[in-house]
Amino acid sequence: MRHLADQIQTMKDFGFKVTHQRLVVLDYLQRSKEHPCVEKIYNDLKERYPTLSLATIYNTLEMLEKTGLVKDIGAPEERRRFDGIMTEHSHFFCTKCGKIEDLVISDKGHLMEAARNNGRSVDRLRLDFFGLCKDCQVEEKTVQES
Amino acid sequence: MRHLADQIQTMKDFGFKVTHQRLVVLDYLQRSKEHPCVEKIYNDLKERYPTLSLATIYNTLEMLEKTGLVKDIGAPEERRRFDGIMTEHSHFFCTKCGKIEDLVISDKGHLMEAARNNGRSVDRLRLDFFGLCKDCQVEEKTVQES
DNA sequence: CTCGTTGCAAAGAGTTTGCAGGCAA
DNA sequence: TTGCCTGCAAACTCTTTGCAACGAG
Repeated sequence: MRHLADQIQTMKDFGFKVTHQRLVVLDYLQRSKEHPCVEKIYNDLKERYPTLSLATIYNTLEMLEKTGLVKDIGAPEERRRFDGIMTEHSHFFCTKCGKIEDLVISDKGHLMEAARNNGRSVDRLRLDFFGLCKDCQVEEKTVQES
Repeated sequence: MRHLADQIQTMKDFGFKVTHQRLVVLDYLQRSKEHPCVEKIYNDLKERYPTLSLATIYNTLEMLEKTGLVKDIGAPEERRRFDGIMTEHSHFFCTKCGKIEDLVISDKGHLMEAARNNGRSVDRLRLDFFGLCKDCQVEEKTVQES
């Protein structure tokens, strides 16, 4: 666990101002163990800080994500997408051009197994990769060299 | 690849009617390799089937998902959720009670490695598990026994 | 003092719903 | 023929934006 001073410094390093609201949201998320949604964060904090606005929660979350102090889990980077190919495969998302490529990863058994303890049953696994696809990777290198 | 007759039978087995629109959307998704979003499906099909409505695309996708003929990828089951704990971990989503549990999975290196070919660079991986948590698992068993 | 940030309300994007007419079984 | 399904438009939910006032640096 990092200290408050570090977190404040991180915000400053990114050029963000350190406001009361931002510290409140950050503190809330670091104490919470239930991976709250925006509405929950808003409602819970609203009790103690009645003037806090929903837009500020959104702004703050975006800022906290950019500084790496908070993570957005399970949410898509974009809108819903559909796949009509039902053979088992994972997906690779190019973070630059947005392309989605299919990827066959074998040997997922041990992952399932690792999750299957504490009385849990696991029947599905989502394995997504993010990075640069071949084309964007090449482009990136070209830009660096020039 | 399954045959059309099988797919039609699947729809019937689930008690759904086999309509022209449903077959058109299914065929489109099975031919597409780009994991299209709803809007893309709609726009592409609209050219050939001008009376097709957006609501029908949504209805059809929901129905196709239920029958397992099509998959919704990368999209969350629900709204965005946030995590203020930044130590490396994966998530387990209970499909019954909605709870999200943290899960530490070691040895993800070989997964990254497996994706890193064809000139791709991979800098992030999302590994989510879905199933029943301990509590819901116990409850399930109790119901079966009674 | 300055400019990034807040709070509020209104707008936007994506998705869902209500309903009358249409069509698969 | 029957009831599920379609198309259309309106409603809804979640998120973003515009703007005047505020406050951190």
